[in-house]
Amino acid sequence: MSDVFKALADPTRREVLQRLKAGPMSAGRLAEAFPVSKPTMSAHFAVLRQAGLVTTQKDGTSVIYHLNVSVLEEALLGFAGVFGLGSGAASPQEEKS
Amino acid sequence: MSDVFKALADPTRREVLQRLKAGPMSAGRLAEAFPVSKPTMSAHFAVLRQAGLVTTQKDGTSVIYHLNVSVLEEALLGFAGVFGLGSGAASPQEEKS
DNA sequence: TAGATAATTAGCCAATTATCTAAATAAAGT
DNA sequence: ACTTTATTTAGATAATTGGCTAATTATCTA
Repeated sequence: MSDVFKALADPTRREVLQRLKAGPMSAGRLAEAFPVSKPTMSAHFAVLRQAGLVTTQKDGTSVIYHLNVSVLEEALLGFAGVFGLGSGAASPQEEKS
Repeated sequence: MSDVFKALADPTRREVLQRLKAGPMSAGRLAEAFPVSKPTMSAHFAVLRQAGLVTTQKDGTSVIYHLNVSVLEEALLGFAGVFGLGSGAASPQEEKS
């Protein structure tokens, strides 16, 4: 889970996830949207993949990236739940006094 | 907001927040719970303060740290909302096709 | 098979981060 | 005015990160 938060710490990577929300996209098209070199983007993708936030699928010479929402959900809402945030009934115990 | 995610990227800092959930605590008592030096913890506190995740209050020679839940909430649920996670009706537009 | 296209890996560098010890600051108590 | 206690700042260092260019790998097409 620490990998997920580490991945989310970078603004470029957070924006990659947001763009993937619209649907799967190739590394190249995704990279075009950012003002950094492709190898740099490739490194960001690797971090996201390592964290499980994205999955890949090959299509010819392209690599298609897919958002893995469930990992994002588990990390964000899971952690929020520890603090009683989110859906209200996040963690089993609430106001014990 | 990037500051918040940067702050959350470190496991020690996430645990500090979790401990503060139980209530305000002095830097010293908080630091005791972790296997690193006090100056190191002080640096972590500074990151959390910078991000707005904690606030401080002096009490004699001690500095009391308080959790600022609203900043945590805004960051976690705000970002989760972008992906349609959380309360379900997070962002105004949903399934447009 | 040669050439073009797409993506990653290799190798490098600068900046940041996490950590430490030692020193400085701040507030109380004696 | 000292001394103790609590915390932060200074200064150093090793590891990590984010960025680049150049080279490599993989796949397709002519």
